[in-house]
Parts: sequence; C-alpha cells; structure tokens
Amino acid sequence: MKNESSTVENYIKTIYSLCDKNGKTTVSAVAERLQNNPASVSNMVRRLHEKGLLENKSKLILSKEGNLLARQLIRKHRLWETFLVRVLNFKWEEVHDIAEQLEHVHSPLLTERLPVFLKYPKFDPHGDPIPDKKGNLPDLNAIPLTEAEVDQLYIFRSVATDKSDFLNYLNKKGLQLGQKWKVTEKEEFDGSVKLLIDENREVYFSETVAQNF
Amino acid sequence: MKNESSTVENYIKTIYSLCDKNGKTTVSAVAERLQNNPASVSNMVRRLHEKGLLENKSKLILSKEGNLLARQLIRKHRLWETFLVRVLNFKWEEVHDIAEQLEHVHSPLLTERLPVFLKYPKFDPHGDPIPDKKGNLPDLNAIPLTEAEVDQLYIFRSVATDKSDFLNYLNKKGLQLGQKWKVTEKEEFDGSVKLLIDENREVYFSETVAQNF
DNA sequence: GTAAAATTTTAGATTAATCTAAATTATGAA
DNA sequence: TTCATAATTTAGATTAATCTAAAATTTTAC
Ligand SMILES: [Mn+2]
Ligand SMILES: [Mn+2]
Ligand SMILES: [Mn+2]
Ligand SMILES: [Mn+2]
Repeated sequence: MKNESSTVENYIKTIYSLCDKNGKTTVSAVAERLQNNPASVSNMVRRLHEKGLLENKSKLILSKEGNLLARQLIRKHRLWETFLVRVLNFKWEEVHDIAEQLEHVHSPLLTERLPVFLKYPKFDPHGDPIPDKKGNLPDLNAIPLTEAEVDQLYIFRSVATDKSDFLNYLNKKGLQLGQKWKVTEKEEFDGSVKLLIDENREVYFSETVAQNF
Repeated sequence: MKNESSTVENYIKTIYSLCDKNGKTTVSAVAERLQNNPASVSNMVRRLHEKGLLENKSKLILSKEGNLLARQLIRKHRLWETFLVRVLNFKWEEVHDIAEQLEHVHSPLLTERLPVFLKYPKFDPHGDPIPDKKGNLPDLNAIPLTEAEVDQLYIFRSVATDKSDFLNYLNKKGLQLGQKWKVTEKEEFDGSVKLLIDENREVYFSETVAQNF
C-alpha cells in the first residue's frame, strides 16, 4: 500500500462511504460531500484511476486496492477515536475531527500497536464497527430507529453520524450507547417518534433525528 | 496561533534549531538541513516573513510568534515521543519519525490533554527538555561528553540526536539514560574516549559518537 | 582594493489541488 | 424521438511548494 496524500485518502474514504449496493457512486455526489467543485472531482477521478484505486476510468467504482485503502483508513480513524475516549478521556462528540487528522499518520508500527494496547476493540465510541487488519468488518447486528417496531425492546448500539452537533443533541437528551428503549408512539404524518428510554424516561424525536439514531 | 501547513511548520522548526547565539541562521544552512534547493528556501523565507514568522525580510531571525510556534511544535513532538514510549511501549529509536507526523496534528484540546495524561513530563525519552505551554524550557543542567573531565563521575541525561541509527548503536553498546559513567581515558590525537559505565563496563567511543552523547 | 568564490535572489517551469466558465455528453419527459 | 435539463469533462487560471539555470550580491582572499 503506497503512501497517498491526505487529499487522495479523503477522496477514497468519501467514495467508499457513498457507494451504493452496486459499489458505485457519482462525481456530483462526491463533489457535494467534499464541498468541492465537480470539475475538481472529475480531475481527481482520472488521477485515482491512474493510481489503480478505481476499477474503471469513468465509473467511480473502487478497485480491490482502493477498497482496502478505504477500510484501513476507517480502521485507523475508529481506533484513534476509541483511544481518545478510552485513554485520554475525551467525550464522544470531541473525537471525530481529531481522528480525521490522525487517520492520515503513516506508520505500520503504530497501526499495529494501537489496537494491541486497546485490546482489539470491535466498535468505536459511536458504536461503529472497526475493520480488522484485512479490512473485514465485525457484524453490528442492528436496525435503524426508523425501522423499529412499536413496543418492541431494543438496545442503543450505534449512531449513524459522529458529527458533534448531533452528538451534543443526544447528550442534552441524556442518550447513551447501551441504553434500552422502545418506540411507544409513531406519528405517520411527520415521521416523529416517542421513545421510552430505560423504562423510565420519555423522549420525542423528529424524523431527522430518528434517521441518525 | 494560525494553522500553518506542515511545510511551513517544518521550516520554522528547522530555522529554530539552526539559530546561533544571535538567534539567526542562513538560507544555505536551512537548504542543507531540509535537503531543499537554496532557491526554494529563499522563496519560503519571503513567505514566512509575510506571515509574520520572521523578524526581518532577509535576516532569517524568528519573530516572537515564530519562536513560540517552534517551541510549541517541539513541545508536541516530545510529548508524542513520551507517549509512544510510555504508553504504547515503543523503543526510543522507534519514535522520532512518527512524532514528526504527529506534531502537525492541530487540536488545542489534544495538546492540552496529552500532557495531563502523561503527568506533565519534563523530559522526553531522549532526555530532551519539553517546553511548557508558554514555550519555557526546563533546565537540563548537563554537559556534552566531549567536555567531561577525566575520572569525574557523571549521569547519562540525554542524547544530542534521536536519529534511529545512532540510538541503535547505543542500544548495541548497552547504553541507557540514567547510567553512571566516567571518562577513564581521552585520546587527544583522534578525540576518542574510553568510558567506565556503571562502574563495571568499559566502552570506547569515537569522537563522532562522543559528540552526540 | 580588486577579483574570485560563495551565497542569495530572480526568472521560468513543474506538480498537486483547487477554482470558474464553457463545451460536451447523458438522461428523461413529452 | 427530440429537446431541455442535468451531469460530466475540458480549458484555462491560481496557489503552495518545489526544481534548474542564470543573475545579482556578499564575502573572502590576495
Ligand atoms: Mn469519526
Ligand atoms: Mn466514529
Ligand atoms: Mn524526535
Ligand atoms: Mn526526542
């Protein structure tokens, strides 16, 4: 695995996260996500293909190598987030932006020793699965809140985004991983839900929030 | 303190480390150290001055701000080296290159919490002093081996370089910080010395090695 | 005090990564 | 099918960071 620039690495991560079930995405989706101009993305797509990170010259499908690179970056990102929370006592809403930088530090030795020290964590502080060395993801075995059945009991396993504004909102509402909850009411007209948390506390979520839970 | 690029930060660190007692250095010295062309350095000097990091347009003297930036980078570098050795069980010859990358991670929160976790270390794994938040350096109170008097007892406090080839050489000879030593013989014609380590082991050092000890 | 040598700066190019504007190509609705 | 709209690519510029070659300046040596 060659040492790519942070820019190239961020493109690969973005493409990976935007790929649909057929493993592909579009120039405009990548441009939108990175807040770059489509022309810049188009230009980068050519370069990524030249580097062998994309399957096809114009299709925006990651090659085997590109896919592995993406998973290794996600692995590093989530290991660093885990480290920051567990070792340096960061809160879950504080770690993402720092991990965005730390994931680009190139050191096989460090990438090997960090998980040893952390005792091979399977999930990061947001409940996201940490790929192993070879890029295999542990099974999260979870469903999104929007698909939860009324009155069925669930456990809060992960959040769909680790952006700090959303996590701060959850903090304010007293929501944490590991809590038990069930949907007690579901409003069809606006997609909002009423939850019972730990059998003793009621919370209302808008559809927007529910989609990230 | 603005977020400068890693390139700018490395120039500032280099200038800081090359400055003489008058606080200045030269284009050619910086070019030599960074293995860059003098023309590139000349161009960067102009930019550094525009950023307010150099006192003078052509003199290569750090401004107050440039000086503080250099010390903060050295602080981060040495804190990360300490972390890698103490927490992740790295050896002293393994940490420098990784710290060269980690020192460029921008996060006031991380820079604040890392030393808290490490209990405010004063010296890094190579015995180098760690500047405090404001850039003040603790006093090392040490003399170089080349200035040691014969038969006077000393304690091994720091190494003058943390390049891995030199540290591997010291490892091979069984040298570690904290050991007691004295010079038993000094050869005038080639500058080599004979040392007695921990009162029980003799080691011969060439002048080249002695200068980094 | 000149002249050679060393040092520094300028001029012009290159590469990665971005932009805007324009041209091209693909999609899809009538 | 055809034409309007959307998506993508091309063309041309810009900025940071580098280079080589040449010009200018400073230092050193005689
Ligand atoms: Mn994250
Ligand atoms: Mn995460
Ligand atoms: Mn170091
Ligand atoms: Mn050190």
